[in-house]
Amino acid sequence: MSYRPTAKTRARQKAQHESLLKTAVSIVARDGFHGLTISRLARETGIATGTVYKYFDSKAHLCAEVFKRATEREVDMVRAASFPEQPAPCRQRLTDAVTIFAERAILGGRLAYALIAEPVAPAVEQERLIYRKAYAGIFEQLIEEGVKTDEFPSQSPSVSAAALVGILAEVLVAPLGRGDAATDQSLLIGPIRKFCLRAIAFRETA
Amino acid sequence: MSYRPTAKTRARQKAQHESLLKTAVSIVARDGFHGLTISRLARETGIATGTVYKYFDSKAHLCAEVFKRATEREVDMVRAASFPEQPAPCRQRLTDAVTIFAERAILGGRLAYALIAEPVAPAVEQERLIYRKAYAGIFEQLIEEGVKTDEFPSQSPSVSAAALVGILAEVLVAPLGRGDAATDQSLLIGPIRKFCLRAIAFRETA
DNA sequence: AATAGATGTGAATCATGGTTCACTTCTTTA
DNA sequence: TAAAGAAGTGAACCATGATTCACATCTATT
Repeated sequence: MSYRPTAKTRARQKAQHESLLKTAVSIVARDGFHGLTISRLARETGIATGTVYKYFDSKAHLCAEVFKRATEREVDMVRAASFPEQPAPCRQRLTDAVTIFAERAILGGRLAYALIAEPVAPAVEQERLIYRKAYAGIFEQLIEEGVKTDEFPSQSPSVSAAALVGILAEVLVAPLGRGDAATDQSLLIGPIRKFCLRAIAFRETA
Repeated sequence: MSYRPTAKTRARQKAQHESLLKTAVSIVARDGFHGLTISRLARETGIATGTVYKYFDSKAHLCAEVFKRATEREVDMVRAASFPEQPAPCRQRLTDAVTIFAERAILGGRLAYALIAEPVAPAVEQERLIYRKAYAGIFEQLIEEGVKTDEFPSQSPSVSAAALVGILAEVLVAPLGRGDAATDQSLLIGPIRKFCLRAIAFRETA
């Protein structure tokens, strides 16, 4: 035996992996998953096509990692807003969570569209579902708590949570994929927030 | 000159076109747009691959017609529920529209999923947007009326309408694409209806 | 029946893009 | 520095599925 991967070697490996992932995310942010091809990724990273496969088993795996990388932070932010250190009423937390999601989606622009609404291959769609469920899970927990403490009216937390995800995706992100992105997205935040609040926190006026 | 297409000929032409479309819809209902390939369509219709192109310029055109065919009736039903012959309060009409959509989506099953949520090629997605907008347009008009007559609280009709579409798509149809279709969908109708009603028709309790 | 215009055929062609592989070029160890 | 194990290369290979095309067959006219 005469060769052992050493710390330095493994560091380079990791760095390359990282570099590829970074480039991949940047491609997706520019042209969506549609624009992410192995050869382009290789080209932009400055390596050969085949080399990519030394770092990722398949395109599906690559896409999964890209998705994870780009979405995890978002989910964390929404979770943090939903369950803050400082205790706060559910209503406030719901508002904050929706706002955070919206602001970050608008900031994300093309990338947000790619992650949430762009038509993608079934394999990538599978990844997307994981994160939709993550969002839904957070909302569900929050709504459940609100119902329990009687801050929110009786409702099905799972349905309401899924509905929230649908609202945010359709109202905020889907338009990015169309021509009508002319509208200033930030103008949508207020109305969406109100809509969600009505839907989840309002009781019928007597 | 010695040949003119005659009535009989044109009828056959139309019939064949129709037959292809019908088969295509049935394929989509079984296996989604993913399952719709030209060769399979030809096979199931009992003609040669190339012949399909005598009736449809391209797969994109075919998909567009399939989409149109399958969706138009749905949109009409929702429109009819939203703007019935008999005058009715907006609130009732909203409830009816949501219910109709939900019931039909559940009935449609796999087809509804294909039309609303299945990942598809960008060309098909384009078609989908048209019909999403059709739904949104109907809802928007209804909500606008409700706000004007003060049946609904002040809100942005366009945002609320898009939100409705998002809710219905995510809560009702998206699950069809996952394994969790085990749940009886019809149990969702009640909660969704309530959710939508709260979101659009409720006022804050004093 | 002869002819022109359609329609039907299905194997061959294209296009796209992921994946492989024989080979070269490092890295590390003895 | 020789040998072994990685990593890098990029052209070739494959898979999928839409599209074409040269040819055969059918339909309506004269």
